[in-house]
Amino acid sequence: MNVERKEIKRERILDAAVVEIAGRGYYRTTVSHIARRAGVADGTIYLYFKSKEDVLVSIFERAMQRFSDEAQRIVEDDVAGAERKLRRIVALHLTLLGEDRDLAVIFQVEFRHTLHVLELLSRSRIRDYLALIARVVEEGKSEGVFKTDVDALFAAKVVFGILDEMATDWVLSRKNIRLASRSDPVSDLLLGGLRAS
Amino acid sequence: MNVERKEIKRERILDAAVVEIAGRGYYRTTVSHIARRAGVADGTIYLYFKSKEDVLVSIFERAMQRFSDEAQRIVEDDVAGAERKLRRIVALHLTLLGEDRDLAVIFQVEFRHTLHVLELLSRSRIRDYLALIARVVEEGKSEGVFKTDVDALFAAKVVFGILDEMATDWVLSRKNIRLASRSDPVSDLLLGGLRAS
Amino acid sequence: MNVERKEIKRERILDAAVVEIAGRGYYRTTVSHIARRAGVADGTIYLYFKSKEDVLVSIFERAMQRFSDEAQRIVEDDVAGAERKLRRIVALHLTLLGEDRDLAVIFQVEFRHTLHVLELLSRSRIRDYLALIARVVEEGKSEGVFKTDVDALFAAKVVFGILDEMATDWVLSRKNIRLASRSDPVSDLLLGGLRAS
Amino acid sequence: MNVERKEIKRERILDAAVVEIAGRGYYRTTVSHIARRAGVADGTIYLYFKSKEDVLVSIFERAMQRFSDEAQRIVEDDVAGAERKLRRIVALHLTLLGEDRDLAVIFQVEFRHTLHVLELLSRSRIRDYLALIARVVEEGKSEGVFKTDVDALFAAKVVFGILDEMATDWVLSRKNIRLASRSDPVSDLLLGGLRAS
DNA sequence: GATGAATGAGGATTCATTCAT
DNA sequence: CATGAATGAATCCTCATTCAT
Repeated sequence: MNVERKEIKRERILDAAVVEIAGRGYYRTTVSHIARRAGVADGTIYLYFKSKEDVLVSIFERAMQRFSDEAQRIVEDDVAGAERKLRRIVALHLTLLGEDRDLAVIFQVEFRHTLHVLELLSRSRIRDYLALIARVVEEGKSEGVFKTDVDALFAAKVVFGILDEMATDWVLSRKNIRLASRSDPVSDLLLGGLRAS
Repeated sequence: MNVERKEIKRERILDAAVVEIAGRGYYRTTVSHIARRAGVADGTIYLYFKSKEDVLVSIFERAMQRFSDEAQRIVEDDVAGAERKLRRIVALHLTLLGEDRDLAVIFQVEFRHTLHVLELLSRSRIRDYLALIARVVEEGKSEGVFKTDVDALFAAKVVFGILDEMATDWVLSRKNIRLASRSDPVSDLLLGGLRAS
Repeated sequence: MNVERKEIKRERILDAAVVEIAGRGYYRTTVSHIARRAGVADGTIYLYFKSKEDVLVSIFERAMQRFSDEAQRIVEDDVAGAERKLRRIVALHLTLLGEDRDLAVIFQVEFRHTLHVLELLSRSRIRDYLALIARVVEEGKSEGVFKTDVDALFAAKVVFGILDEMATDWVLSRKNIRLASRSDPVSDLLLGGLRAS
Repeated sequence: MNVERKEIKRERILDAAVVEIAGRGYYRTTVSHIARRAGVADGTIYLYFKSKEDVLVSIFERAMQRFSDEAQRIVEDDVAGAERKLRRIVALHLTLLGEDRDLAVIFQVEFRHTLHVLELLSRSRIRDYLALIARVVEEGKSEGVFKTDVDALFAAKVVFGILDEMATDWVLSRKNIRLASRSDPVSDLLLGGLRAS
């Protein structure tokens, strides 16, 4: 089978897994559930992933790739200042998650649990993401727009924490607001706390 | 059997469950694991809890009770102003979790998943907690020390989000700092964002 | 405790067991169920019976005792002829079972199963009962009112089979007729088949 | 997998279950027992039946199918008269059960109990069978060979009761006679009681 | 490559029975 | 005598994974 077709089927399985796991939780989702939704046989899953757990990790990797790629681009934008970059990262985070509720559920609910099972491996990906945000904070400090007595990584965690709570809150509430609509209030509050007086 | 002795044994089982679940995750922890650590027979667990899930819920209830009682006391303190109350809540949150790493693991990692399984029921307890924080923010607005254009519940979620991320970060990192040491930086940042200019 | 009080409590436990087992089946009935209904502690059951199985056997023994005592009296009645005796046995059987539906359920449904478990032990009691009926048939043959070419034990089994089916039918149907009302039709049919032409 | 092969394996499991349950009783028979005898893994049972109980029900259904098919054929035979049909049904009943002692044990002993568990559902199958017999009695009344003052359904129950008791007696006795050898005496007696004088 | 039937280890839960009080 | 808390063996069922077709 050619590589491209293989890739398409792999994606199909991951998409199916996202829906199933979001709806039922990782442990309650069986390999059969995923296979059925993906339209393949149970055994086929094992031609693309080495275990059920590997499917979950792959969901995480794929999503983080998108996050990181976009965030990277924002950070590397020479023109924009730190404030603007931070606003864009906040918006990116809330927009990407807000566009795919199932994925958001998995990120905000399932991974918490599963990261544990996976021996916290994937936390390193988040560390990269945090580092990216920290870099922006550092830039802000250099530019003189952010307070200099704030530790950049600490600030990054604060940013991430707020974004994360917003996402969790959105996922767990049934209200039909757009997650991205929280971008500005969040950014305002954050910049209020970070801005040099 | 004496009611008190029963209560003691119930506590013993809960304590054992906290350790086991923190170490292995809810799904990987068997009832036998819990029973063995508690020093009772498997069947005994079922004299005190109606299912494995009920054990987990009970851990949550017990811990939330402590949180709420303390937070309530802080909020109802007439003398202190909103700023001081907020600082004390932040400190309380980080101190209580920081004192029992196993419990913190369960709160930050396991419950995320389990709330899902439990049909997000327990989220209501958190809503109460959020309401308590929001009340303090409201007070601050009345006192004129907090910005008046900030929605109190929104601000409460921000507070909770930061605390939660701090706790998660602490739980997942292996560094040996005290969680409570984050209290002041967190409070400073929060108050910076909330303070009326 | 005096012997009489002991006997009363033993009866109370058996009565409770009859109700519970009739309602739920032997295997679905727990020792706790029986104890609760009898108003005693679980452990107390074991002061009166050596096992759960022993409770069931005792129900059987107690009931068979009543059956046999009454049937014995009928058979030994010198005055009545075989026809009359047979009619009275038929009536006795259907009346006793018809008076206590719970007991009837156990006899017609539970014992079938349990006799198996008990290694068919109790069948010997039924053999005694069959022998009693056979004796009446034999008498009828001597008196010249019954056919002489019918094997008495065979006829007794026929009688028992019909009575048994009537009882099972009554137990399993929800109709509210009295079981004893079947006595005459059954006797008529039986005597029709047995009577010397 | 080929439908036919599936059917064969299903039959194999049922056959194994008949032997095990006849020998030990339903409740004492574990799924593992059945699986081992059928030469499959425990889990395989659940690919063919949805529960242990379903296995038992399926034994009943399969056997009743055979009974009904044969009895139907007899009843619909235009040529034979009612007397002859009744004799043939009696013979059929005793022959089929007499050919497979294990199946007979389950019918005479286990189902009594299980019907209870199954909420007496299957009794409806027996009702169909009784109706079939009643139809023959009715025919006999029309033909003028049976008494007209006998209720047909009542008579059918008598027939069934006798057959049932014969079967139970045969199952519970260890004597090595053929069950079918009882056909003629039973038929003679029955017809003696039913025949118009 | 794809299938899906088969596997069998694993785990939550029940309940008859015991025994310290 | 009576209690009822504690025990732990026993069992049904699930489901990730394999492998013959």
